[in-house]
Amino acid sequence: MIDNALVVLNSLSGKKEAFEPINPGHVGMYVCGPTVYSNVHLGNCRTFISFDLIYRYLKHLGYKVRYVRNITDAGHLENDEDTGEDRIAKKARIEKIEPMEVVQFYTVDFHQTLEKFNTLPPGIEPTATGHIIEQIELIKEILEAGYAYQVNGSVYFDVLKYNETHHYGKLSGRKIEDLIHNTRSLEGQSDKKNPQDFALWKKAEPQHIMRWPSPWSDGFPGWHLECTAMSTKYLGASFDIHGGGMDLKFPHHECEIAQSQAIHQQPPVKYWLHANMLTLNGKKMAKSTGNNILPMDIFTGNNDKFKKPYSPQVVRFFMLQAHYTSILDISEAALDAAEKGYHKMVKAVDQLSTIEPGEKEGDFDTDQWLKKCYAAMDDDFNSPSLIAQLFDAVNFINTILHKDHPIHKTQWETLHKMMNVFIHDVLGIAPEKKSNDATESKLNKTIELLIELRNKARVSKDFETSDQIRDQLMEYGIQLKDGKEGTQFTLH
RNA sequence: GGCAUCGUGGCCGAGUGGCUAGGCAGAGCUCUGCAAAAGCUUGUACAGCGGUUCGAAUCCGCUCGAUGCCUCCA
Repeated sequence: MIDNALVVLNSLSGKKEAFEPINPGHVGMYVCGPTVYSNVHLGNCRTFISFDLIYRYLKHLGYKVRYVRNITDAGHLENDEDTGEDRIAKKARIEKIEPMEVVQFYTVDFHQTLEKFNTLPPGIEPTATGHIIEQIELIKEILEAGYAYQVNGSVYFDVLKYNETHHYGKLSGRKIEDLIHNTRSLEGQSDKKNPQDFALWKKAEPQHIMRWPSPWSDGFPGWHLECTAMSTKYLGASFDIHGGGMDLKFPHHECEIAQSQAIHQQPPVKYWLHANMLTLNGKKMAKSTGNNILPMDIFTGNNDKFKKPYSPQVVRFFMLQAHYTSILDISEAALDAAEKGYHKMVKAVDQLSTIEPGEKEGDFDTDQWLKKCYAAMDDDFNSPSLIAQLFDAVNFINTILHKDHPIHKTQWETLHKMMNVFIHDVLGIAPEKKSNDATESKLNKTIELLIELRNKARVSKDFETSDQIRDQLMEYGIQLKDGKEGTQFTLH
């Protein structure tokens, strides 16, 4: 039994609730993954980074976490009309390639991007196409339970019927009357009894490539169904955490609840967690308006939004400086601020390793600090608050370094261990690359030689030469820093 | 139009019924040949208007604004 005071904001209740997993010591967590029909976009990455933080912290607390994140490679339509085209099939048609090529290409892109962000891979990453049989079985069960109907080879979920005994809309705070009142009557929805109903199985048009046999027709499963099928298969009819972006609350997650309730007669999820949106320069990111940026283009600097590149670690740190439930706006000024803060923190941790602790107590309550760090994370994974605590420790480290203040051995050990744990294990900030290959070693020796020459020039007050060396190196991205113990340098 | 989330100092962002994070930028100082870097010092802000309260930025109501969903979206 893990003893902690973790509370999480449950979207279902709108309140912070004490986190008590269904099976003590174990956590089942499902997060809606990407539809692999285009490059993963930055907002999407924020969601996955948020749940990576949650995954990491739960593991750090000692929970055995089964983390399932799906890949949607079929069934996600352009829209809900009968004419709506499968996103992946559409891309394949435009690019004149096989749907599986689209899926493969963007799945690889997705993995590469998330790896750059140093997110841990989920324990299980199932695909929709790999679970067609499970989805067909679920449809049969929903039909048997009387919550679905078949029309022209397609099967739809009967939302109104479901709403007679359950509340459809409980997660997103909607009432069925409002939904009926607000739903536009769209062309080509003749198969559905009501516009609110959603597809469990769709009969494929003759030209539709992605199709599977079923008792109702050659067709494909509805988008909402895959998550129910895969979460049920790997986590059970009822599990602890279901995550996703805020925009999936309705209708996607609402439909998941309905499907699962219809079959299992119990709520599928104990805690619904939703990550909030990321905006770019104050506006929604959308390809159509050009207010959009690909993660890889931020890393390379090859974009028209920011003047310089930012490393994945800086972007990750930037995102973690905001709470995952808040809307976050990404901009050049915000990234610059995050980058400076990031370097300050990383540097302090590096320097901590070089400090010789003694027997004298430093002016820093390490135990109290540690408590505050945990209190921050226990409060719904409050990473910005944790980071604020880490900066308190950074200031303490800097005081030791620059003011010759003492630090006790015990203090040092706690600080050294826990700074690394929080930064690397919990926040998932990758350790700085310690490359010691031959080229780097040669470069270092060359710079050291230049430093030596410059210092000789300085001693003989030849400041023209010394400044030339310093300024020229700066232009190459090598910064010299004069200190008490000689000149140090950093590469940019 | 309906629903949801939110509106914090120059910027980014936590928090929260009384003790008022943190980062960046700015200013001053220390260090330095000059810089840079680093350190120290310095900021009572919570959209507006009402109400509840001994006390609210924090609770309630209204207004305005933003973002999201309602039609594909993390």
